[in-house]
Amino acid sequence: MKKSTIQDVADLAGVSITTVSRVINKNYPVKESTRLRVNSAIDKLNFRPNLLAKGLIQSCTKTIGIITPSIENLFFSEVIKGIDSFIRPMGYSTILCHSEGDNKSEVDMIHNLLNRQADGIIMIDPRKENIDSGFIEDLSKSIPLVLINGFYDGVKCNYILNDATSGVIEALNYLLGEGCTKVTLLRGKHSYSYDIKEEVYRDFILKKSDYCKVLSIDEGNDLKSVNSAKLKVISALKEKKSAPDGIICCNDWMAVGALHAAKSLGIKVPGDLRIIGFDNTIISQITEPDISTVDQQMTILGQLAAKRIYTMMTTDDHEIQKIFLETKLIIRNS
Amino acid sequence: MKKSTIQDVADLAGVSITTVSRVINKNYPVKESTRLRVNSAIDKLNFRPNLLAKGLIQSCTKTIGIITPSIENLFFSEVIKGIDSFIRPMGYSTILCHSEGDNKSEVDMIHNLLNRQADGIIMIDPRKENIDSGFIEDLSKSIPLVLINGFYDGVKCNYILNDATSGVIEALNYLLGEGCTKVTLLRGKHSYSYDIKEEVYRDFILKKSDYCKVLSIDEGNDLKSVNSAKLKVISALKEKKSAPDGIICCNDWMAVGALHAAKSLGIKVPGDLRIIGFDNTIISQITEPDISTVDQQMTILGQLAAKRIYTMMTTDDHEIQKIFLETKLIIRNS
DNA sequence: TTGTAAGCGTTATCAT
DNA sequence: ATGATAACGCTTACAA
Repeated sequence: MKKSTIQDVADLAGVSITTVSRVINKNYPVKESTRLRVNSAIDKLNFRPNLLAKGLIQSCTKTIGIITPSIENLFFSEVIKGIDSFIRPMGYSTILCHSEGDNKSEVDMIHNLLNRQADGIIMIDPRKENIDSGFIEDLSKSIPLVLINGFYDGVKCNYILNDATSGVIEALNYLLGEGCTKVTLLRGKHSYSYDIKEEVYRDFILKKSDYCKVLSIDEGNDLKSVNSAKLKVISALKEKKSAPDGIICCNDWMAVGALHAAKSLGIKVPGDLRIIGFDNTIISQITEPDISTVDQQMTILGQLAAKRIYTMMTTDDHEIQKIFLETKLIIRNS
Repeated sequence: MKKSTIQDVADLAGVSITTVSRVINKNYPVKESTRLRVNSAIDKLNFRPNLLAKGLIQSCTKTIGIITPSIENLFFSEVIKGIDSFIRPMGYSTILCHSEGDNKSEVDMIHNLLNRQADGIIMIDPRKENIDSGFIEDLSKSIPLVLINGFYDGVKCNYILNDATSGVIEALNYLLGEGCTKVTLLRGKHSYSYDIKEEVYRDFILKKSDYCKVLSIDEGNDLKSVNSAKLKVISALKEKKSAPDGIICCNDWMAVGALHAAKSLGIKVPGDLRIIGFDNTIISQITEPDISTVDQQMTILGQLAAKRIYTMMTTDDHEIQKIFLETKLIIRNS
C-alpha cells in the first residue's frame, strides 16, 4: 500500500493538483461539486499531506521544540503540560526532547530541532555549560527562543522565571523563625537555577548566621537523585557539631532523599531537623510527614513561555523580555 | 541572519552543491583540499542541512514517534528512556507525544506523525477505543508499529507485553496466602492493560473465593488519580461487611491513593488492609509504609520495543510478533 | 472556478 | 574527483 500523493488524488478526482491543494487548505473558493469529488478521492486513497514538502516550501513547520533535562521530575511534566495547553490549540505541535542533564545532548537536540526547521524552541532549565559558552545566546539570535528558569544576568534572552530569590528567602525566614540555627542548602550540579538559589542562600544566610553550608549532588533531576541526596544528607547529619538542623532542597526529589536520610538515622522531622523542598509536586504530599515546599506555579510558567514564543513567532516582536512569576511557600509537616 | 543553504556553501567554497553534499554525507571520495574548503565555508556560514528537504527526497526521516498517555507516570518515563537508550545510538531521533489519555488526541498525534513521515511509531498503552475501532490495526499496515502493553487478542500487531497474567496472579496468591479474604482490584478506564488485569483477576478470584469486586476511577495515569483513587477506596472501605482487606492497584499512583485512604480512616496497613501496586516506580519506595508492587522492567520493555521497531524499519521483517516480559512481585511493607 | 509552471533545499543519477 | 540536472511532494504566483 504505497503512500499516495496529491497527484494521485488529482488524477482520481480528475482535477489539477492545485485544486486539490485548495480543497485541503480551504484557502481559495472551489466549486462544491468538485470539492466533494476531491474529498472522496482523498478518502478513497487515504491521502495524507506530506508535511516535509509543505514545510519546505512555506519555511514554517508549525512546530516548536521543548528541551527539558528530564521527564522524571514532575516539575518538568507540569511545565510541559502548561506549554502544550496553550500552544496546541493554536495549531502547533511540540517535539519534546529530554537531555538527561547532559549538555552535549542538549546541543545535539537543539541542532536536530534547527535542522527540522522548528519554528521556535523553549528550554526548561538549560545546562549551565551551554549558557556559559555563549551557545544559547547565539541560538536566540537565529530562532525564537524562550528559557524557563535559566536566567543569567549577562545573557540576552527571553526568560520566564520563578522569582527564586523570594522563594529561597521565604524558606530561610521560615526556618530561622522556627529556631533553626544551622540551615544548609542541598543542590545539584550544572544548572543555573541551582546557582541562583545558592547565591541567594549565601547572601542571605551570612547576614543572619555564621553557619553557611552547601551540599551538592551530581544530577538533580533523575530518580537516582533521591538516593544520592539521601547519602549526601546522611553524611552531613553524621558530622557532630556542624550537622544541620534545617535543609532547603532545590527540588522535591532531593527533599524526599533528605527525609529518608533523617529517618534512617532516627532523626525526627520536623522535631530535630526541618526540611523544605522546591516545586510543590505531588511527591511532597505523599511522604510522611508531608513536605513543606516552595510552589512554583509550573502550569502557568509553561503557559507564559508558550504565549511569549507564540508572540515572537507570529509577530515581529523579538524584544528581550524577562517575565517573573511569584513563588509561594507551602507549609506542611516537615 | 538568513539561513544559508547548500548553494551558499557551494558558492563560497567555489564548488558545486553535489560536492558539498558529498562532504556533508561522507558517502563519496572528495579531495582533501576541497573538503577543507567546503568545511570552512560550512563553518563560516553556520550552515545546517535542512532535514525536510533531505527527508523529502529520501522518504526516510530517521525519526520514530512515541505515543504515551501521560508524562506524569514514571512507568512511562522509564519505558521512554529505555526506547531512547536503544534507538538514539542508532542515529534515530524520537518525537514524544502525550495524549493525556484522550483517544481523539491519540489519533491526531498519530496523523501528525504520519504527515511528518515518521519511520515508525511506538505506542505505550494505547487507548482502548482506538483498538476497538480498528484504527490501530489499520495503522500497523501502513507503518512499522509496536505496541507496548496494549494487547488485544484479535488485533494483529507487534506487541511487547508484560505478562500481566503472571503479575496479577502472583499478587493474588500472595494476598490470599497472607490470609486476605476480600481482595479487590482498583483500575482506571480506557486501557486494555487494565482490562487484562481485570479479566485475570476475575477468572482467578472466582475460583478461590466468592468475593469479587472491581473499583474503577476515571483517568489512571495523571496526578489526579492519586486523589480519585483515595476517594474511591475510602468509600469502599466504609462499606461495613463488604470492605476489602486487600487491594491490587493497577499502578503505583493508585496504590498511593489507596494507602492514603486507609490512613485517613485509621485503618492499619498492612495489618487491616494489604495494598499491592503495579510498576515498581520509585513512588512505591518513598511512602510509609513502602508499597509492595509488581515490577514490570520498564527499561527493558522500552528497549525491546525499540529493537523490534528498528528491525522492522531496517529489514523487510514485518511479521507479527508478540514478545512477553516477566513481571516480578516485590514484597515490601504494605 | 480552475490550471500551468516555478520553486522550496536537498540527494541521486549520469556525465565528464 | 567533480558537476549538471532531475527528482521528492507540496504551495503559490500568474494565466486562462
